[in-house]
Amino acid sequence: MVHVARNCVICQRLTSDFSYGVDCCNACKMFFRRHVVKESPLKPCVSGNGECSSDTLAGCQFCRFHKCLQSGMTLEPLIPKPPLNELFEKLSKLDSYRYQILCNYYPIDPDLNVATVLFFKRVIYTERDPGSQMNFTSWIYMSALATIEFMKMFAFLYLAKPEDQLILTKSSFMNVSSFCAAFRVYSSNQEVLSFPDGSDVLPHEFENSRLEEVGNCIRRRLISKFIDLKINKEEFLLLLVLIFCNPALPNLSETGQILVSTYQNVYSSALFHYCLQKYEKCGPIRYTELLSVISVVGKHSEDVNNYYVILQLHGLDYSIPSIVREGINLL
Amino acid sequence: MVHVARNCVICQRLTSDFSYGVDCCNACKMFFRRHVVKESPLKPCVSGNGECSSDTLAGCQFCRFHKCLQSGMTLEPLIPKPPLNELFEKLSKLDSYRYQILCNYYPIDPDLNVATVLFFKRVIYTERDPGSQMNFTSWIYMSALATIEFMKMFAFLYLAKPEDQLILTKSSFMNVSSFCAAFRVYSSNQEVLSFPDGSDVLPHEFENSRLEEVGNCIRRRLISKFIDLKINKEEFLLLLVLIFCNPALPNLSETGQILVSTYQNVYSSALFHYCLQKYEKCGPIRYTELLSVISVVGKHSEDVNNYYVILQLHGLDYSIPSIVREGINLL
DNA sequence: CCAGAACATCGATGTTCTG
DNA sequence: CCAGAACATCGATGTTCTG
Repeated sequence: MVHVARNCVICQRLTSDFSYGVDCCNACKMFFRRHVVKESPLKPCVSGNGECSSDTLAGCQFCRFHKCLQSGMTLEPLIPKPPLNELFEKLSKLDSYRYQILCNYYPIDPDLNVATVLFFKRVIYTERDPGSQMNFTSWIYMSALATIEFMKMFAFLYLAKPEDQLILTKSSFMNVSSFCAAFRVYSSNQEVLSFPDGSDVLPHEFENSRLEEVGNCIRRRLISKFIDLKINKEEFLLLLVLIFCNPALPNLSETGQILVSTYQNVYSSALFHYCLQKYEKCGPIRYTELLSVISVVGKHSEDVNNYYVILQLHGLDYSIPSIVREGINLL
Repeated sequence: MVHVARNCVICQRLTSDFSYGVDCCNACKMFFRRHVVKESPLKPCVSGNGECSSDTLAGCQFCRFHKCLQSGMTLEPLIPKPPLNELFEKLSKLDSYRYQILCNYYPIDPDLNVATVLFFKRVIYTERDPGSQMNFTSWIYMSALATIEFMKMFAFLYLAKPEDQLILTKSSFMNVSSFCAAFRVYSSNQEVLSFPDGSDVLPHEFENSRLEEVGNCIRRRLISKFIDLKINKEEFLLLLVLIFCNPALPNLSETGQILVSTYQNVYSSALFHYCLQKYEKCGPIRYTELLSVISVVGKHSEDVNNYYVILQLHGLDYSIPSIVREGINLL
C-alpha cells in the first residue's frame, strides 16, 4: 500500500489524510473541528478583505475557516446536538433574556442601526425606570434591539461572514420579533397582537380603511395560526430559530448558504424528533403542520411591509426608528 | 508610606504603578513596551471600528495600543536605535530591495491601487523578461509600486491606524520615488532625472511651453540640490526616511501624529549624530543644510502636481496609472 | 520607585496516538 | 483509514523579581 502525498486543499501542505470529506492535513482538520464544535467566533480577517492567500491562511482564522467551508468539509456531524430537554432549556433561557431586555432596558443611543448592534460586543443599555412611559416608537425600537440581541446569542451567526451576518439579521429580526410577541399574546389567551404593556403594535393616529385592513391581518394572523395548531412552548422555541435559519435569502454568499442551511437542518431535525417523541405516529403530520407556520410568518411579513409602504406613501412614517426601516426594506 | 491604588488609564484595573509617564498596570506597560520594541504589526480591531470599550481592550491589540498612545505613554525611549553603521546597512538593504523590484518585477494586476498594495501582505509579482520593453506608463506604475513596497518595510507604519497608513503612504510615495531616482542619477554623475533604462521621466508626446518649463524643473531641481550639497549615500538614506516621516499631514489622527513625529525625531537625531561624527564641528551646519533638501522635495512635488494638472486640463493624462493619480491628488 | 529581564500562564494551533 | 482524544508547542499576555 502506497501513501500518496497530496496537497491539503485548505493550506496546500503535503498530506496523505482524507478527513471530513476532503484531502486535508490534520492541522486544518482540527482547526475546522474546533471552531464548529466550540462555535467560537472567528477573529476578523487579518488582511481585511477576506482574501488571505494560502501562505497566510494559518494566521487568519476567518479565511481559513471559510476556505474549509468552501472546500466542502463536512459540517453537520460536528455541530453539537444536546438532548432535546437541554436544548429547550437553553432556548428558553435565551428567550427570557430577550424578554428581559425588551421590558426593562433602554439603550443610551436613541438611534442605533443593525450593524452597530450586531458588531458591537456590548451595546450599552440602562435599566428603565419602572414608571417610564413607553410609546409606539420606543416599543418597536426596543423590540428590534431585544430581538437582535437574542439572535446574537446564537454563536453560529458569528461563523458567517460579516456581510452575511448582516443580511441574516436584517431580513429576519422583524419576523422573529412579531413571532415572539404573537406567542406571548397567545399564551395569555388573547387574540390581538400587543406590546408587553398591552398597547397596540401599530400607530393609531390616522384613519385609512386599507391600513385598518392590513393592520388587522398583522394583529391577528399569526395568533390565529397558533390557536389553530395549539402550538406549545417547545414548538414555539424551535420554530423561532427556524425563522432565521433561512438559507434562501438573496445575496447570501456560498459559505453563508452552507452554514445557514446546515443549521436549519439541525434545528428542523430536532423539531422532527420532538414531534415523534411527543406525538408518536402522528409526529410526521404534526411536524408538517408546524413547518407551515413559517409560511404564515412570511405572509405576516408581507402585511408588515405593505403597511409601512402605505404609511410612507401618506408621509405618516415619521415615528418609525431607522433600525426598523432597515428591517422592513429587506422583506 | 502608603500605596495609593488608582485605575490603570488604559484598562481600568487597579494598580499602584506609574510607568512610561502614566498611571498604568504592569500588563499594559509590558504590552506597550513589547509592541514598540518589536514593532510587530497590530492585529486589526476586533470590533472593526477601533472603538473597543475598556472591558474588551485586553482582547484587542489595536485599540489597546492606540489607547496607550493616546494616554501619553512615553514612546520615544522604547524605539530600537541601532548603531549608525547597522542602521545604514539596514536602510541600504531596503533601498536595494526597492530597486530590485523596480527593475526586475511586474505585478499580475495591471491597475493596483494604494490601499491594495499597502494592506495586502503580499502583492503577486512576476519576474520581468529581461527583453521586455518598459514604456513611460509602466515605469511610473512600477516606480509607485516599488516605492510603496519599500515603505511597507518600515514596520512602524503598521502601528498606525489603517486610515493613517493610507494618508502617509499616499502623500509621500511620489516624493520618495522621485528622491530615489534623483539620487541614482546624481550618483552616476548625470544631471537629468530618468528611469533606470535612461528614458525620460515625463511623457513626450506633446508640445507646450509651460509643460516644458515645469518639466525641466522636475528633471533637474532635486539633482542640482544634490550636486550643490555633495550629498552622500548615508545622508540620502536618512533623508529618504525623513521624507515620509511627516507628521504635518492634514487629517492624520492624534495617534498618527504622535507616531510619525516620534519616528521623525528618531531619524533626524540619527542624521544629526551622523553629521557630528562625520563633519565634527561643522556637523550642525551640515545637518541644517541637509534638512533643507526636504523643502526642495516639497517644491519638486508642487512641480509634479502642476505638471499633471496641466496635462489633465489638456486631456493628455490618459497614460497615468490610477495609483499615480492617487499620489498626486494629495500633494 | 520605575525599567525591563525572567519566569508563569493561557489560548490557539499542531502532532501523535488510540479505537 | 478516519474521528477525535490526548499530548506538545508556540506566541501573546501577565506577574514576579532584580538592579
